[in-house]
Amino acid sequence: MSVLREIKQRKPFGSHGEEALVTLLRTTDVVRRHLGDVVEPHGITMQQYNVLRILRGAGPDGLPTLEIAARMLEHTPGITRLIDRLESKNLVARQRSSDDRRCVYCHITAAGLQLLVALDAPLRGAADHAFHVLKKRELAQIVDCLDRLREGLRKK
Amino acid sequence: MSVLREIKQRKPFGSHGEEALVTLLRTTDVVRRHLGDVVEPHGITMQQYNVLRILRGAGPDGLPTLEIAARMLEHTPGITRLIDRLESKNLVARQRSSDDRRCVYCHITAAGLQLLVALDAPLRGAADHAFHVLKKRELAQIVDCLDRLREGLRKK
DNA sequence: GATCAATAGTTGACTAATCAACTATTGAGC
DNA sequence: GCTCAATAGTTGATTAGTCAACTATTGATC
Repeated sequence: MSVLREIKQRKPFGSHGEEALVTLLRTTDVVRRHLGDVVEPHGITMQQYNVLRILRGAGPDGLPTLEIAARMLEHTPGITRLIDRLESKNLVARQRSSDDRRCVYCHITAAGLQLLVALDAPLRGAADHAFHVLKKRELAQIVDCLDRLREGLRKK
Repeated sequence: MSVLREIKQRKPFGSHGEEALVTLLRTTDVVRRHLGDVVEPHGITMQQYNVLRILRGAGPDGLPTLEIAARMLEHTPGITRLIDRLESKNLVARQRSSDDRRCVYCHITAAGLQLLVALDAPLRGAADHAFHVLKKRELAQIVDCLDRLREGLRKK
């Protein structure tokens, strides 16, 4: 079903760019919610999940707060309070660096790692389920196109 | 530049589905912000802009509140207050239907139409700018793949 | 025409996002 | 070693998103 019909619009799109834009926004919203349905029953949001994934990848030393913000899939100005919430759930711990006292290093706790382990399979399952309708070649094409799209917006 | 490098991750993705997912989320975030930069200086959010577009398409009679919600590109449970904000800016007006007194019809005001006119060209320009890196055939492929992706998630 | 499930929308309570202004610390240049 | 711009992060104020509980109205059924 086309987006045009989904949103009950009569007029066709003004340009191919507009059509692609609308389709991209609508589809990503659907996919985000699909993923959220997997993660949120475990008591964390997608953004919080993203932080935990970053910290697992960073290892036991963890990362400074703003380095986490820089690696987030979706840009997040409220990183401090996002990590506050993870800390209050004991999924993340923080400590100010003695080396450079401006930096606060955040690292994932055992409970955080455990939560991630529980989510690994369902999450990958949901991702693969969402994309299983596409052939491997189509997936590669989409990834390539989206990479170029970001690249085009990066400069400027 | 690949998402992998952008988010400074070392390990490759666990599956092609995961890679596509991460790329889709990251790219759409970049595109949404790019579009937001066009719309928000005019004093409205992307969601509010979406409501105005829907109401312009609906014509002078307008639409019931929940019908607007159903047509939103991104699912929005807070439709009442979203329209409250548009009403307080005099971009939208509401009146309860005398036909079915449960329904509240919302329609766009002259000021709302004027705002949309001012945004039409910049918005389409931003959309076309974002997607100009892709050939027409690639655009069509992406739209097709994304349509199928939503279709796959719709049932179930 | 009385009952009651269904529909349309609003409200309250809470969580999260956004932006600007702020504090603390560092490092470079004099 | 003093000054000052730059960096790292936090806080306050406001706006927006989310979910459940609520009111009002309708239409179907008895």
